[in-house]
Amino acid sequence: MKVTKEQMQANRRRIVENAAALFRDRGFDGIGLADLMKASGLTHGGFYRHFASKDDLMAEAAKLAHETFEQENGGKPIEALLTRYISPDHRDELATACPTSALGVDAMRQASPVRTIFADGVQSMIDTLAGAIEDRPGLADKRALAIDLAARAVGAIVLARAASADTALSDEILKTVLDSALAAAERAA
Amino acid sequence: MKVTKEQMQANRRRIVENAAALFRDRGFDGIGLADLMKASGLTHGGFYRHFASKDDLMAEAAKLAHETFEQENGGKPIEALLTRYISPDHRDELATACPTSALGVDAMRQASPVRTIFADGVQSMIDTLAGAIEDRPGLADKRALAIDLAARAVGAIVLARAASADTALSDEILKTVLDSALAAAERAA
DNA sequence: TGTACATCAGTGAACGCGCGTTCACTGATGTAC
DNA sequence: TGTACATCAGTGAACGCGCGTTCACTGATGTAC
Repeated sequence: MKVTKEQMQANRRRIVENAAALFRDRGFDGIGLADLMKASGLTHGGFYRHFASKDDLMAEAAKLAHETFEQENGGKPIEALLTRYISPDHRDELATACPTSALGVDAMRQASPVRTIFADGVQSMIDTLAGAIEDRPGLADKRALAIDLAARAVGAIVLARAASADTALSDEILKTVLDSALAAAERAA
Repeated sequence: MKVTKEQMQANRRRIVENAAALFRDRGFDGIGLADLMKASGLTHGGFYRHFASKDDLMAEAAKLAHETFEQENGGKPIEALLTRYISPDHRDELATACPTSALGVDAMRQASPVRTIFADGVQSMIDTLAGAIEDRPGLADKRALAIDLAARAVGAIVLARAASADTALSDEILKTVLDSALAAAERAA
């Protein structure tokens, strides 16, 4: 049965939002279209009224994930950004996590549209960090520092997730890298 | 037809080796048992003479991947380790890459045996880095430095892979993080 | 050492299942008059 | 504004396909005598 244009756009939006969460949580291959549509309160048959293919949705969901994650974190000072990113909560909550850390390597294995969106996402992440670092004499290359802090943050989260079966080790990694990243940001700011 | 014990063990070994490469290259869900057995010169039916399940092989392949990667890199000085790890070659050659960087986040989504092996792998990686850092007065916490360098290395590779659609950005990330990681290692050593 | 036979690694067909995708159909929406 | 009708978002059955897994079978291996 047909629904209003507004309802249809709301449905579409809901599908993309759920996909953005579920792809991060379970991986691109870890969630099927039928389950995804069910999570959105619809049946799987209507999927192709909205998207050309699963790949198409993957690209759109990846874009939304990057945008929302950036929005939620933009404008904050560098200390707040690092403290939030390099945390047990961020390690454990894959559905709302930074898409680069949750799906970044998997993105390399995907088709071109998805890969392009992730490349843009990385660029934005670096820009956001660079923008959060205060100017100061003695700070030669703000972008280089932003890239270095991004690498520490992403590396800490990926290592902590890979080590998640050993809680003590996983927590130690987050604590250690957060300390050194904050110190590096302080030193520069 | 039955084969000799030696042949059988050689076949089993070949399956695990191919799995260690193919899982890293395509992800745990990206390669099926039939293709894996074909790559090993066998048919899929014989798989269960060697392994209890795909999960079982995933655990064994992950273990071998961690061991061989560690062996290939152990004993080298810290500068060599970082230079090799944070490189375009390592970014591009997933089949022989560090399993933590290629499958670390995916490991968190797997069953307990696989997760335990990855936690051990992370611990070994940190030990290897710590062992490669020379003692020096003024270096308070060698393990903390090892963890920090591990995070930079893994983060650089994951960011570079996520950004691989933008070659210039991807290369910039590797170059920038390698410089700062080498400087940090120098400062301490 | 030679022979008879049990073992079992590997084969290939078959299993049920879930996947992405297609399609005939439904019925509320939204438009033409 | 009210009516007739074309549109099309959503439904649910069905498609072929590849997945992990099972199984009857084969025939070389390796053992018992």
